Amino acid sequence: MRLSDSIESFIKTLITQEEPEVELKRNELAEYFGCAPSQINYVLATRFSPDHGYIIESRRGGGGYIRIVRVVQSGSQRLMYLANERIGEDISEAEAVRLIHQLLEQEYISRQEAEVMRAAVSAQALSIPIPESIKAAIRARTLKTMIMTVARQNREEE
Amino acid sequence: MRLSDSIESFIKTLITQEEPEVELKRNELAEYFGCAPSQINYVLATRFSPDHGYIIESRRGGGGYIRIVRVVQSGSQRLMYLANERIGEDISEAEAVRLIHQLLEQEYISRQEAEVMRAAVSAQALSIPIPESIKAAIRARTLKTMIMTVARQNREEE
DNA sequence: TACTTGTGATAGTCAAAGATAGTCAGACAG
DNA sequence: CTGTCTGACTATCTTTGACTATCACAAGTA
Repeated sequence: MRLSDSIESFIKTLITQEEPEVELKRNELAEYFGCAPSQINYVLATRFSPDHGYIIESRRGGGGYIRIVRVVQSGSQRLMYLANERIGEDISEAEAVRLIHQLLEQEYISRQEAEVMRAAVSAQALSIPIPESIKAAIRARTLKTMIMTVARQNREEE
Repeated sequence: MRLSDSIESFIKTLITQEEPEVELKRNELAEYFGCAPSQINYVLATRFSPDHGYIIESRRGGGGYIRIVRVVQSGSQRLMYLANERIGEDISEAEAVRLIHQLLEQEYISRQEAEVMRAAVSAQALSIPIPESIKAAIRARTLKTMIMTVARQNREEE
């Protein structure tokens, strides 16, 4: 398993329902995993960003720390916001997958919906010989349209 | 025997009834068969496509992998059949919508899934200036891939 | 006391290196 | 011709290390 994944898991075991935040020492954690301290920053940047539903606070100097807080949000409003903010005129498959994963983790969409969306933006779905730039544009519109559809459904239920 | 065939067989021996998916290292496999890594992609593209009943997931970078998932099985068989029979190299939006509607009525897919699929093949999702022939091809592949994914889900639940 | 400065302890940034996988055009074999 | 196969080039993800920024506290100074 990847180092980054191990660190991610480790941190997530520390964040529970009752205690949605942890405070860490960057150097200690790096020491524990036998890696460069900056590796911790990489993990935070790629797996605990605001888009992932986390907020990071930190302090340097003596007694410094890194605090990771899980934030909860809800509502189809947020869904539309994400769709418009995170998806521009085009989007790569990787980015799309990340976004879908986040929507799932934050329970804005169901696993089923996530799987279908993922399929729709997959390389397999677009495995025809056209420029990547066009594929990216199609992906963006398809994803937006799908997310908007789900948002609308949710709104009607709320 | 052709190299591609050997690789195909090899992978298929790794996929069993109990374990319908494998995770491979592209480079290792290429090394094992003494061929170019890109050969693996060729085999995947020509023998493990959605049409063949497989879904491919992969990841680059350190700790990267290629996962091959077999989808065909009992109850989802019918779904697969429909996907391959009713969807050719291309499909119109109207035809796609009809098919989705049928899948919903016959309870192969849920209302949620139907909505997302409809969104994915909608004119809005494909509202970029490319020939209708290409859109129809994209629609076909997207729809097939989505249906395959649902079939896989169903299988896992069975 | 109040302010300034120095020092050690942290955390942050960024670019480069390493590790994989993907794409595509063209050579090749049957 | 059609389907295989390869290699060069590209894209993506991870890991590290050198350099930078910030902070707490102690010591020095007026």
